Amino acid sequence: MDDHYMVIEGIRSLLQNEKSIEWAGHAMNAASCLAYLNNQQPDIILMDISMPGQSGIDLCKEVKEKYPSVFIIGLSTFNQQSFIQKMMDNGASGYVLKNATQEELMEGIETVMKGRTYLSIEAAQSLQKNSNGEMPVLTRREKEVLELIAGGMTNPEIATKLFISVTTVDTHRKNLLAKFDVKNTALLIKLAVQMELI
Amino acid sequence: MDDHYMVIEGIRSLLQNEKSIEWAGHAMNAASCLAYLNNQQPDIILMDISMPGQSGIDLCKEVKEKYPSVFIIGLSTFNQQSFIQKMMDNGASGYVLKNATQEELMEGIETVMKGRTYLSIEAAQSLQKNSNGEMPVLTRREKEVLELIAGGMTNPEIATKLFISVTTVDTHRKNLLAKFDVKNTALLIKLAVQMELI
DNA sequence: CATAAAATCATGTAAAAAGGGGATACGGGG
DNA sequence: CCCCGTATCCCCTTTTTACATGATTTTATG
Repeated sequence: MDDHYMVIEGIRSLLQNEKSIEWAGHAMNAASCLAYLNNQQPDIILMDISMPGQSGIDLCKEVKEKYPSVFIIGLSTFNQQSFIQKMMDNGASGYVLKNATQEELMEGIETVMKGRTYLSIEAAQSLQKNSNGEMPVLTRREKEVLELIAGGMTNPEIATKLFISVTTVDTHRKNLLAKFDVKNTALLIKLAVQMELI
Repeated sequence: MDDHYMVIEGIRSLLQNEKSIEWAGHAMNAASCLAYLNNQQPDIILMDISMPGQSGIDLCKEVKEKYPSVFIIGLSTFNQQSFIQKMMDNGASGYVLKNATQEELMEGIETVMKGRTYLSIEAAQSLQKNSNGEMPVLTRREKEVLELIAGGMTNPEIATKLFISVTTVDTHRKNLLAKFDVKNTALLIKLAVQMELI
């Protein structure tokens, strides 16, 4: 499933020559995907990670809870380390880039069908080597503060909102700068948005 | 042309049933696209706006300069008003979203072949209505300053870099905040990254 | 060439963020 | 039980941003 018709059509086209694969259908949003699964369950779902409304990450969790036997392979445009991790945490069995070749896609499907995990990260790494890709591990509170900063709030405003002292907010903020290894808010927010943490 | 194989395959699949259309080939980067055009020119190129390395916007300009008779239709995932505008400025004849249906795509191609302009913005607007979508028009200097801010530089550093006074940088910065209608750097950078201006 | 837009520079104040120290409390895991 | 990570709090200083107000020069465009 994917929210872009061209991508769905592309995958269908890539798989139509494979006799071992039967195309069950497609969905362009979470609701229709769940409605479909209510009637029948395929062996594998190729699921775009980023979609409008409910993300593939949430949907992955929901599908695996209701239908544990369905394997899910995440699809994404970039090598989004954070999202891949979340996707796997939520029960996905694999991950394929959208610029994968037919061979890679088939390899991923076959690997996952055997019950193993497939990650097309090697290909991704060569593409994505520009940004260091190191994603800091944030605590619950740090994420909250980060989101409020990105929302344009100042430290005093954040302190009021979270019912904590301004100095505490300041400390969290300092820790965020340290974890991201940046020296000001501009870089912090840029990285956070690019890593899709916000 | 597109940097994602699945998208290329999707478009090819959508068009293969159309007898009026002959699939000339595909390219996954600017260099191979130009190399191809060196030998033969198709009537129309479907060109992804955002690609690694040379963007579709730059490539569009280059192609139209060398081969003015080739029509170009921009392809993009989101309704990126700014990019669409630049693409049209650089000589593109149309614009289609990647989640277009076969009918929309064909309509776009046929319209452009007749020498007219096709913009699938109506569909885009309904999708993109969540974010206000108002993208400010920035001057050359403002863009420079914005990018340096996003690069983590302070006003004195930017001033040195651009050989201008700190107060001038400050003025540009104020104008940026005003144009984006935000009150601090965090929001400014968030919006700029999300609008893919950075 | 005239007008508007853009780019430049300035002065001053107030607020916010960054950088450097410390310190206390609490909870879970070894 | 003690350690470690997390969260909380405080002080101080310097730098950077934000806001207000005004002005001159350059550049683009009709």
